[in-house]
Formats: sequence, C-alpha cells, structure tokens
Amino acid sequence: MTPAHPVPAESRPTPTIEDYLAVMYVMERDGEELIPARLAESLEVAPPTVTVTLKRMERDGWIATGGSKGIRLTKTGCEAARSVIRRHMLTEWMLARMLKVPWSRVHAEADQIEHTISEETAARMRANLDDPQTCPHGNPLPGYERIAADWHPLTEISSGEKVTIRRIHETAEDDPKLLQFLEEHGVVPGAKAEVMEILPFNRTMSLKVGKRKVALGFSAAKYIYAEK
Amino acid sequence: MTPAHPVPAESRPTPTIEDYLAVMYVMERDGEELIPARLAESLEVAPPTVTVTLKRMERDGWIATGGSKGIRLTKTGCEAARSVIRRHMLTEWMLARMLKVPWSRVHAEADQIEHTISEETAARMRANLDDPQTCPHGNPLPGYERIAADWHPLTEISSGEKVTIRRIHETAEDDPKLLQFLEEHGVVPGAKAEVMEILPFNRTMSLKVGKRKVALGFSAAKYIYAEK
DNA sequence: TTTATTAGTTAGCATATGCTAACAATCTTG
DNA sequence: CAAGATTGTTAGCATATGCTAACTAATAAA
Repeated sequence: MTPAHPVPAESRPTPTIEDYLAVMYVMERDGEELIPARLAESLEVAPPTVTVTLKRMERDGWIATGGSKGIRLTKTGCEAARSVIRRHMLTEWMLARMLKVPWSRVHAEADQIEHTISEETAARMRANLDDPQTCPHGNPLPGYERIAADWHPLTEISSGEKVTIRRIHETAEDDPKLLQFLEEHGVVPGAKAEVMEILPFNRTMSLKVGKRKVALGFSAAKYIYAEK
Repeated sequence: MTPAHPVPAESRPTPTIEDYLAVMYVMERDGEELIPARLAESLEVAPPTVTVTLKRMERDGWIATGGSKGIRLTKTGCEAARSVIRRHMLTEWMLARMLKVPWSRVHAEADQIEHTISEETAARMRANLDDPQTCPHGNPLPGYERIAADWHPLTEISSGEKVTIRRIHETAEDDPKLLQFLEEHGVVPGAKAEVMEILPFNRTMSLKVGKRKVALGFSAAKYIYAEK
C-alpha cells in the first residue's frame, strides 16, 4: 500500500496546510459535508482564517473549489493528506510501542511530530511496526478503510449485546480528557464489552468492560465503534 | 543530570529561537566569540535577520546584551538551549538505534523533530537508550562536556599516532555530504585509526581506518576529534 | 413572512520570520 | 594614513498564519 507518489519533504505543505488536508481527507472519507464552517470548528480557528487559508490552498493546487460543488481535494492534495495521516498514525504506534507513551497521549504528541518526519523514516516505522492497518485508536490507515466496514458506533448497538471495542474515531481523539477517561476504564481497541443499558432521556449509556461498569454520554459513544 | 527547570512545552521558544539558542550554547561552550556575524553564518540567514531576531530574543528574556560585552544567554535561555540540544541528541539515538536510520542522516532529521517532542518523551527516550553521554556523532550531551576533555582534533595529532575516533563536531554535522563520506569510510566514533601523513602544502592529511586509507582536508579534520 | 441562526467574506490588524538595499562603524592592512 | 574588509543596523518589503469587527447571504424556525 505504498503511495503511488510519495510526497517529498521538499514539496510538502506547511504544517498548517497538512492539518487542513488531514481534516478534509477524514471528512471526505466519512461523507461529511466539506464546508468552511466545519473546518473552522475542527481546526479550532476563526472562520475568516479558514477563508484565507483555503484561498492559499487553492492557489497552491491542494484543493479545487468547483464553484457550487464545494471543496474537493485535488489528486496532489489527497496524496499529501494520506501522507501526513500515515505519518501521524505510524508516529503514534512508534510512541506507544517503542517508548511506552500512554495510549491517551500519543495522539497529541504525534500531532506535532507528524509534520517533521521524512517519508523514509515513516517507511522504517511501518516496517518496524509490522505494517499496521489501524492507528492505536483503531482508525484505519489510508488505504485500509475497509477493515472498519463492520464496526458500528456504540450508539447503534442494542442493550445486552456483547461486542469488541475496535475504534475511537479521529474526532474524539482531540479530547485528551475523554481519551484519558477511556484509557482508565479500559475502553480501548480490543476490549470486550457488553452494552448494559441505554438511557435516551439522559443521553447516556452504560457499558460493562471487564468487571467495571462505565457510563458514556451519547456524544462520546457515537465516536466509539465496536464489532459484534 | 535532570535539568533543574525542565522547559515546559507551553513556554517553549519557537523552533527558530530554539535553533538560535542551540547554536549560541555550543559557541559559548567552545569559547568562541558570540557575535551576530557568526550566528548569521551558522544559521544560514542574512545578518539583518539576526539583528531583529536577537531583539525579539532579548525582549523575551532568552539573552542579554550587556552593552559592549556582547551576547550572553540568560539562565532561562541556557536551560532552553540545553533542553533542545538534549532533545536533538536523544532523537538522533532514537532514529539510529530504534529505526536504523543511517548515521549520516540522523542529524538532519533530528533537526526538525527536536522541536516537536515533549520533555516527557525525551525522558522516555533517554531511559530507553540507557542515558547516553554523547550523541551518535560523539558530541557531549549538556552536562557531560567533561568526557570530551581528552579528545583532540585530528589536525593536532602527529603522523604515526594511533588513535580512536571519538567525535565529529556539531559544526561538521551540518554538511550531509561530509557525513556520508565519513560514514562510507568508517570515520565514525569508536573507529581505530592511524594518522599516516600530514601534507600542509595541500592542507590535507591521510588516515588509515581499518585497511582503508582516507584523505581528509584540514577543514574537515579540525572538526574530527580523536583519543590517543 | 419576519426573525433568528448559520455561513461566508471583506477589511484591517498583528506577529514571526525571512529578504535586499543602503548606510555606518570599526578593524586590518598595505 | 588611506583603502578595503568586516560588522551591524535601518528601512522597506514579503509571506504564512492568526485575530476581531462588520457586513452579507442563505437557511430555518416561529
């Protein structure tokens, strides 16, 4: 699953643009509407900042705004997005496996490091890490999306069902408090869990993981995917 | 040798300022004159850029310009410099040992990564790497300067002497071609070598490393330190 | 339909980091 | 000493990345 056109460091977008590209790639992957307002939220910048940054991105050929059709990644933009996402995920594994950085912290650190490692180093990481298909949070590396096809948000699972936790969606990864909570309660990929009760009036559900019972708000649960 | 005041990522200087601080620390360590002209050379920026950057650095308390006495690192600036140099060197070892990145390339890559890893991750690297006292090129980590006390530049060694290569000075690390040449010819820390002939008219010397003979210009040799 | 929400842009501003051109000051050397 | 080299600064400019304030446009709700 080597990229057709690896992105050489010399032609790489700035870290800011890489961040935009990665967010846009994920939104496009998930079939969400790709509009400036969503980008401003995800990237935690003001809307006018998005406006000008998108202009630079179009000027530089990372995206195309087909008038009404909204924003699309160009081929080049898509390659660049896949590249930075791969670097991010491999860095997460490297931190977790080689340096034993806690699961709940690897994302934040990788978010910085991802912009500074070369394609060659990423390739070395991949080889050393046995070519993982997901990141430590269970999100698929670009090109391996299909392995997530049968994983469903906890909010779509009925009470009583026994499942295996598979994935904490990228969107939830940006909340360090939530990640720490999940780690402390064992809600991590691979964990066996049983959906106990679903309390819609409370927008809450409870989960049994090991012997512990965990209360999850729907807003978090919708980003946690499990396999039946 | 834990820093008295670890530099928290929140109060960390920008990558540019970290680069300035690291260069200044090394120059101060080596007793070189710390003037803008030298900084401009080392950092490969134009002199006016140095002028304005130094102003920001003084404003932000990293340096003090005692009028005539030239530039000095403040306590804070010194801590920050030691921190980034440590991160750099530990990253080099990490790349070399864990990912088998070639010796001649770890410096360039670490030069970027150093700015993005947390103090905690640096500490994990240090532990995993058994608390090294030098970087892969033999330059001492801040606090371990004394181990280099008996290492001398090859230019100061007489012909016929048998030595052990110990160190390629930071200054030479910025030349990837030179590093690759040295690596290919086995001129790396730990190598046994014998100084063959010294040809001042040519500003050249020859070295026997293993069975091979290597010709070194004085300009490179002065940055290569050996132990008798 | 009128209002309120959501979305997007323009204008104006700030900071860090770079550059060149031009000038000034100092140091070295013939 | 005078000329040339070295050094440092000022002025003016550029780019990427952020912000707020203000305005517009479109959508949704009352």
